[in-house]
Formats: sequence, C-alpha cells, structure tokens
Amino acid sequence: MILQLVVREYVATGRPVGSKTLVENARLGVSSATIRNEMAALEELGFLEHLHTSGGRIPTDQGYRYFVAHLMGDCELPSSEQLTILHQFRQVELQLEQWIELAAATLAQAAGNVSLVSAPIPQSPRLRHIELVSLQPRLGLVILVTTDGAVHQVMAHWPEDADQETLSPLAHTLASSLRGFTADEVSARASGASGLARAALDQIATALRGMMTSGAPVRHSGLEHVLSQPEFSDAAGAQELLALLGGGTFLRAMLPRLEEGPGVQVFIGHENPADELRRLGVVVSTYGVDGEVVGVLGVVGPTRMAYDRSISSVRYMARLMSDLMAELRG
Amino acid sequence: MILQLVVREYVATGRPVGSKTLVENARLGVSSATIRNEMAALEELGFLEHLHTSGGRIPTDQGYRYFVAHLMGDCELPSSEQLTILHQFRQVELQLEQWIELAAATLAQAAGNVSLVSAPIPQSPRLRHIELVSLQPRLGLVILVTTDGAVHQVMAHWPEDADQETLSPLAHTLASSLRGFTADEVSARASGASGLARAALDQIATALRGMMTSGAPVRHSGLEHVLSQPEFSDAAGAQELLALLGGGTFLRAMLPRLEEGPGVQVFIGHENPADELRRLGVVVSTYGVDGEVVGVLGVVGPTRMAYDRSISSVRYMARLMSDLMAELRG
DNA sequence: TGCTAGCACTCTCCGGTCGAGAGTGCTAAA
DNA sequence: TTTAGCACTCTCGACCGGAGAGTGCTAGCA
Repeated sequence: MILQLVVREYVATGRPVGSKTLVENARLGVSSATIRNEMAALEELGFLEHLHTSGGRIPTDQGYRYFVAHLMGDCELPSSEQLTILHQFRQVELQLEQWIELAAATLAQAAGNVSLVSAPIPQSPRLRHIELVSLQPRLGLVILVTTDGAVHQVMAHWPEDADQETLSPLAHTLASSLRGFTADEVSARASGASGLARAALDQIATALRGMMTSGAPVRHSGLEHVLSQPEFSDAAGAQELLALLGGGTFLRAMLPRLEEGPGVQVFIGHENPADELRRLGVVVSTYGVDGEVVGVLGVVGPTRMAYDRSISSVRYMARLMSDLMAELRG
Repeated sequence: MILQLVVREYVATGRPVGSKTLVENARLGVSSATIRNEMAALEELGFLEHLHTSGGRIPTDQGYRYFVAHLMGDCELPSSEQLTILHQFRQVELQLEQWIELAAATLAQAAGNVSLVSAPIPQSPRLRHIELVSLQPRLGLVILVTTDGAVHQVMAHWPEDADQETLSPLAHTLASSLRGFTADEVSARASGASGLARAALDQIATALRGMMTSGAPVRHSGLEHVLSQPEFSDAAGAQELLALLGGGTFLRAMLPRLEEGPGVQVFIGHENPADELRRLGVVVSTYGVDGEVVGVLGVVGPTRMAYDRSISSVRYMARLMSDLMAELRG
C-alpha cells in the first residue's frame, strides 16, 4: 500500500516523496516513523530509491513495474470518456489518413502523454480495385484500393502518350484481372506485358510492396503534455524527444518486441529495447484484424507517468481502431 | 553598415552586442568609441534598443525591418543548395500528401526554423474523375480526382445494398457526365437524382466543398531548430509555440494578409496580425498556379532569425511547389 | 568638426555563504 | 510493533561581492 501511495504521489507531483508528506496527504493510522521503516524496507527490496541522503524517495523502474503488475487495480477507461471518444470517431466519416490523426490526438488527450499511431500496415495487401487517371500526355496517376480498404496513389510516367480514353479501359481490364492479387503476383504478370500495361503493372507492384514495408507514416500528437513535465522542460530533453519521434528510431526499436504478442505492452525505463528510451516509459499495443492488417499505437512519457491512465487509453484505442479496420475490410 | 553588423552578430550569437565585440569581430577601421556614437544615433532613430544600461544593444523590430528592406543584399539560395533540394524532389515520385511533408522537412532544414506547408487548396475544384468502390454491402468509398491532380477519398453509406458490379457502371456514367463540374454544379445535379446516385452525388459535392475550405492539412517540421534557441528553451515558450502550430491559429491569422498579394511576405514581431505572434518572425508565401490552386508555405522563428536565409528558402520552395502544381494540373 | 582615449559608472553573471525546511536513520520508550 | 525524539544531511533560495562588459561623457588631437 505504501508503494502504491508513493508511486501515485510521485506521479502527481514529480517531487520525491517523504514519510511526512505521505502521512499528511493520506489518512494512514500510523506515524511518519512507521512509514520510514516501511520505506526503508521497500528500498531494501529495490522498489524505491534515494536520490540524496535527504529529500524523499522515488520509485525505481522495478517499483513502477510492481505497481503496474499488482497495485494498479482494474484499468478500464471510464465509460464516459469511452463514449466521448467513440462519439468523436462516429461523428466524422473520414479517410483513413485522418483517422490516424484523430486517433493520435485523442489518445494523447486521454493518456496525457505523447501518442504515436502508425497507419495500418497490411501484411499481404491484395488488390480490390485499380484506377488510372491521365494528368498529362505521358504522366498519370495510378490509384489502387486494397482489400483492407486502404487507398494508395502513385504517379507514373507512361512510355507512350496516353489520354483518359486509353487509360480507362486498361484500368478496367486490369482491375478485373488482378483482383485479389498480391505484389508478387502482379510482378509476375508484369513480366509478360509490355508498353502501357507493363508500366502500370510495375507501378502497381511497387506501390503494393511499398505498403507492406515500413513506409507507413507514424503520426504523433500531444507533445505539449510531455514538454510541460519538469523532466523535459529543458531544451536538451525536448530535443532528444523530438529526435526520437522524428526519426524512425522509436518504431524500429519497438517493432521486434511487438511481434512477440498481442495486447498492451509496457516498458519502463531500462526495460526499453533502445538506449534512447532508457529514461522513458512506453505503453504500446498493436491493432488490426487477426494478423492480416497490423498497425501500432502507443504513448511515450517520462518513466514517472500515470501508467493506469495510459494503459487503459491505449487498450481502448487499440480496440477501437481494430473495430474500424474490421469494418473497412468488410 | 553598423546596423547590418549588429543584426548579423545578434542573429548569430543571440546575445546583445556591444561596441567592443563589434569592433573586434569585424575589421572596422575605427575605435569602439566611434561605434558607440553611431549606435547611440541608431538608437535615437529607433533601430536599436537597450535592454539594460549596460549589456549591449539589440535590434528593434524596426531595425530588422530596415535590415530586410535595405541591408540584406540579394537573397537567392546558393545554387548548390537549390540543386540538393531539387534532387530530393525529383528522386521521389510520390503522392501529393508526401510532397507536402517533404517540402516541410526540406524548408525547415534550409531555413533553420520551423516550417509550415499547407496542402494546396483548389480555388474552385473541378472534377476530372470519379470512382466508387464497394467495401461492405452498404458502405463504400468515393474517390475523386480533380483537374489539379488532387485525389480525395471519402466513405459513404449507401441507402441500399450495392456491390462493385452495381457501383462501377454508376461511377462510369457519373465520371463522364460530371467532368469539369464544380461543387455547386454537382449539388444541382444531386437534387434531381435519387437512390444510390443521389447518395454518391451528395458525397461528391460535400467532398469538393471540403477541399475548398480550410480543411487543408498543414504540416510543420523542424521544431528542433527553434527549440534549441534560447528564446524557446524554457517550457513556457515551447508550449506556446506548440499551441500555435497545433491549433489553426497561425493560418487563420495569416490568411487575410496573404490574399493581399503574391510573393514572399515578412512579418517581424509586432507587425504580426495576431498577438500570439508578437515575439516571432514570420516569412510566408503563397504558391500555386495563377489563382487556380493556392497553398501557403512559410517559416516561423524568433524575431531574431536569419531573415535572408529564411526568405531565400521560402521563395525557392514556393517556386518549386508552384512548378509541381503546374505539372500536376497538366 | 570628427575621431579617439580615458574614466567613472552601471548592470549582469557567477561563485560562495548561510539559514530555513524537509527528510533520514537511530535509539529508547510505550 | 509502533512511536517520539534527536542529531545529522542535503537542497533550495536569498544574499553578497567581485569580475567582466558596456555605456555616456569629456577632453584632447588632426
């Protein structure tokens, strides 16, 4: 119980917590001296640590871990909040790209931390529909829709002039003959074609491949929450965080761990796979439809973060996004 | 010349510049006392100011303004840098959305500040192509391509079940009958239709309207440059900046000024239309094809910023994006 | 008349000092 | 097993004083 109180107090205030403040804030039936003894024992066990001889104690990574595992209680987002979020999503019939951004914004808000949401990466995207649009005589747009409802567009240079009247029938025959094809199957078909069809098939194949690999954009949101924390208020901390989010470091480090299993995963401080994350807490989850289309979402904050709130938010948002994906997939 | 030196020195170091340091850094043939007299005169004229009795002088907004107007010299991006940027753009044949992001990243890099790039907002988008894709029996995707090469997708609920075999012919007839139509013209057509066609037409009209209004996403990049400046190193400054970029405040404040004319515009400190921008310098430009499709791009930084570099970067990037738009429009 | 050297003055910045406050461990008593 | 008391430690903010930098002013010089 004392560990729980220390964690909650420290998360709330950000200042090391001492025996006296603890006994004042919580209605414990005991005196500060007792608390001191208990705290010393918790320190012995490795759950708390002492930054300076005086000045209160703070939880260790292990302390947070114990808190998350045993002391946190149920962590469901309050249903009122669930409803608010659901409402936001239902209100707008958007394109997928905007859903990602909405999800990032909502998650950041709910968790009170920086959120990261990747677009869903189809495991093996199959073609549902193809469209070719002429922009200039030798320049066109290849638009393809996959079975999981994702729309992708790429520009293509034609080897010969082609207006809309040429492209439309081609698109039509391609659409019907390639339905359900994967990137490799399209490539195979391309090697047997020539001219305009060859160019279109090549573009389609590379576009499909591009969707599978790491090219999926990752949106983040809610930097303001974390920058207001004392841990990141100096320029150096902020810079580090920005670099982390900007570069793909974060996702690259996280992905191998995520493939280990579904559900919400929590990494606290030194548990993180990458050195840059050592001073952070990370709560992530995959979302998607049983292995067919998979995305990642999560939140990042200081190790001193409200894990219960973050975990419930991430869990709920992952469920929501999975439902949306299932709906899109039809 | 002394104003120019003071501006350059202060922009470079961020510390108020005194007569002695100036005479040491630049090879002037005069003593510090002379500089002092000159500086006093410049202060009299309102170009410099005195934060404290001692501790050097800094340019006023008016001082920066004079610098931009008369002292800056030609401001072309060095052609080596131009080539690098051009290369980056040519290297990738992407979708428009990604161009926006690339432009934001490149601009931030070149200008050394936070960059903002809006997607092009078509003034009166006209339809070039329409596609309908079935996702579920009563749920579909409306994909439309406008004459300026922008692709837009929205989800639509059908009033009745509709599979791909029903939708494809409908899309085909709609595409040929609506080519070149604006939102209003589509709306007019919708009122005479019913059932599936009516639903599709309504969606198309709202989507077209959505493209015209402020819905265009604005990407920003390069926060790290500005956060490393002493002006924003504290949490409060960073927060303020984030709020500015996150909310639409920035664009809303800027848009009326932008419509006044083409070309690069510079707002220094108090010249800015919004209070939140009073401590910032803003360099913006529109881009696009002669009034038909218009976007905004620019950079934001502390008033103490390298205006020459920012201006040349913004100017070059606006030209580049305009060229790209022209190409897309065909 | 314009430039320069010198000088007294002011203000910031930085390091050291000091006391208040908070927290700890330990010991002895209930 | 819990509590009260006590001596000790460490941080934090306020205060102070000297070094450094910059200024305005005045007098001298070409």
